[in-house]
Amino acid sequence: MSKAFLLHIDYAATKGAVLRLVLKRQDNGKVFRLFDNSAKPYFYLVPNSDDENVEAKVLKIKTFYQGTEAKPVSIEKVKKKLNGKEIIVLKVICSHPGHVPLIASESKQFGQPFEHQIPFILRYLLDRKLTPMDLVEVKYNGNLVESIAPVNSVELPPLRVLAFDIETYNKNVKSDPKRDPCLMISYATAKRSGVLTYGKKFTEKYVEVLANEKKMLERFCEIVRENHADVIATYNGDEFDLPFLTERAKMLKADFRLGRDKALPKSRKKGIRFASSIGGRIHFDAYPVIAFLNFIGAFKLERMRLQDAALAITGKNLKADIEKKDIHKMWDHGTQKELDYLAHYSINDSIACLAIVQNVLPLQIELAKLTGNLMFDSSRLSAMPLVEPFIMKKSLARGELIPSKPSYSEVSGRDQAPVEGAFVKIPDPGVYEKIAVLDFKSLYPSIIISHNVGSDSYNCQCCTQEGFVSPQGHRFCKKHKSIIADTLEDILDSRFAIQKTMKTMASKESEEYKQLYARQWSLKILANSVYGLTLNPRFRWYTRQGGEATTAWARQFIQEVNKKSEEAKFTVLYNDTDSIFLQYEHEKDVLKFREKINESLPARMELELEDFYPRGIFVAKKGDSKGGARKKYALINREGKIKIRGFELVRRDWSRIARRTQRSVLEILLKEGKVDEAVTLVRNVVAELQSGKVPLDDLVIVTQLRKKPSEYEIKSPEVSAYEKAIKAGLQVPEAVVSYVVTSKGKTISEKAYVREMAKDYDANYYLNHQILPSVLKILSELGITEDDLTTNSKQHTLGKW
DNA sequence: TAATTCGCTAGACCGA
DNA sequence: TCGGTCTAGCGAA
Repeated sequence: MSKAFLLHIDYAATKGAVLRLVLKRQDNGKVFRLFDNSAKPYFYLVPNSDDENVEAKVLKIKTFYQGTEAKPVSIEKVKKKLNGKEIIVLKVICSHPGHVPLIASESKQFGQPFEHQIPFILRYLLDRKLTPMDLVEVKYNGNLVESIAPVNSVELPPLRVLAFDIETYNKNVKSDPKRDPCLMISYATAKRSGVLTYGKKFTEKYVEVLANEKKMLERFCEIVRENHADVIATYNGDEFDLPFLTERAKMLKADFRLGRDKALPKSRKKGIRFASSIGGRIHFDAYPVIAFLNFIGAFKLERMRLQDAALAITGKNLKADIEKKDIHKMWDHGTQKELDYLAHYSINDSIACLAIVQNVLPLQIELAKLTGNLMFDSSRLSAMPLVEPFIMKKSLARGELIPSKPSYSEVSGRDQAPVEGAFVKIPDPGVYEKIAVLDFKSLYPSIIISHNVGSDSYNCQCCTQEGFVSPQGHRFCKKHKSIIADTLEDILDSRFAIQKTMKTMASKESEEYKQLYARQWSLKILANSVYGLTLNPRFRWYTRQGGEATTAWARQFIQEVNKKSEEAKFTVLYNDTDSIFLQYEHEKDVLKFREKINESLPARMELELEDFYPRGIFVAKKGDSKGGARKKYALINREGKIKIRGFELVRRDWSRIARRTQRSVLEILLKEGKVDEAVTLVRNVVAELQSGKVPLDDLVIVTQLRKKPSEYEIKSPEVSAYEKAIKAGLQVPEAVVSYVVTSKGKTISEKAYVREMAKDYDANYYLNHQILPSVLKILSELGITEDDLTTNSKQHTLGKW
């Protein structure tokens, strides 16, 4: 009997229903592996009511799985709930996980199968109430599990992380393991870091020079073993580093046992990407995690390269200036200094990767624990598969059958037309003082909870008279909590509890605080994804009416608050979805108003005060001097902190000089209110631009190509710049193009060249298309015209204010 | 690629 | 050369 963290589970399909568990002892941190053959794969069958002899008939089902016979082993009768009613269902037990979907499909003639598409590992975790990354109490004999039970602890497993990165020979456009060797492998752990290479001399001590590439690969495995790595961290190792090394190892016949078993790393398609796994260790690819966090707005990256991510997350700039495409030149005939620099560059990448992973690992562990996914999956999954196990746990606890995945025809039959979205009140452009911003806390989740929205509560039989009725007339049950509402309530409850604890903590730097922060973040991610899923036709708990009702209630609540604000003599400046911008006289009036509103709201809903802002700017929509732009404003709070939304300066597809100038203008106006100072600043920028002395790096425009370059109907500047670069034989990555508008050519597309090819810039373009439009948007609210900025005319004062 | 929808904007394209 | 229309990318919620 011992207590251990459950790090990972996998199973070899060839061996049938035998699971392999990777565990880490709580007392001494030793990792060991056990097998569990006690779990039997199964599914449920709700028999057709008119058929009396279903059991016998089902037992006679025979089908084939990979050429061998597959039939049910036995049948048990169990009680389950379906649509709120308790019924007797058949639990059809099979001998191999692969048989389950086949036998379930055959059984359709006798009834309706349930829970036949649940992956075996998930089935095992759900039935034994086990949580990956959590503590378990396990009893075993030899390497066979006798019993295993959850302990449910807040303790996180202390994982030993080893990050690595490789450099490959790349004379051709892209390295191909069939042709190009791996030149270097660098690695980093909390205690040591180094570089492995071969056949060349290096000055630095951290470089270990092996006899050849094969020896380098084998030495790398040794290092992984010596460090007892639980987690192997990479940046895009899923699709590059691991498949590359594995292929090289096969070709060189190297002993490349990177894992804790004898198998080579495996690569298989997971959704749209490849995922590479290493036996007995967790391969943690930071790239999809960073991409996900960037997507949900945890931070904002212009580019998603390793060094950009490291800078954003750790604040440390580990950038080594090296052109990736020059690596083969440095290797073939670089000077000693260049070779040393290559090693330095490589080790930097491993160190950066380690730093990133150490930073995001707590969040990923928490996410895995919370949702019940293995961390290997939780770090790679999109919202739906991430959330599903979490709701399944709830279903199981309630004794309900889990709805099946919708079939292809069900999916295509579901309404995909857009649901009417949020309410937006357009602001009148201008500068305002004394703005209070209020917003609904977790608006959509709280509406779902307080109105019991859900697929299983919609149009119930029990409360035809007294259900929750949405503005458009959709009715939801008042007696039985929907599974979605139930789940969301759990999520919000634990999030608020964590936030409460965090407020009592003194140090925001402590490990404990960081862990709590990660937990509440993962809860937020989950809560926010549920509303979107209810409208996803592939979701098991899809409810079109639920989605429609949720946004309709949201619109109703916010307009109600607007009405009450006007009654209380506030001016409503702007609304978007869940926020209300009020103009006030006294702060205490706003606080009192908020309290009154909260008294009138359903228990779960709450209006929060975001902040008071002494001054703020809304700008006009282009070509419409009266209507203000949505999602575009700037505010300054009492501490002088500026909050900016939607302006060009937050967009990466604008040049740095335009963004910087716009930011300065906003800052001067919001902080000091001095229009003439802002005008002077712009004039200086204009003069500098016209002198031709602005560094090209400040003029770069970054745009992503979301399609293959050949698939574009319109040749935009970025596509044009990309094509010219390719024609010139330059190696530029397809995904993100950085270009400068030069003086060469007529149209903007013709003038656009990638940064590496640009020799000068078109001052007129940057003046008329970047600087002036971005600052005039703001300054024209204050009576400034284009002429004021480009010629020396009269000074402006703040008279208007 | 990610959840989903909407709005904003730039620049190309196209016909007069 | 113009103005309208269309394609496309980005950000906010």
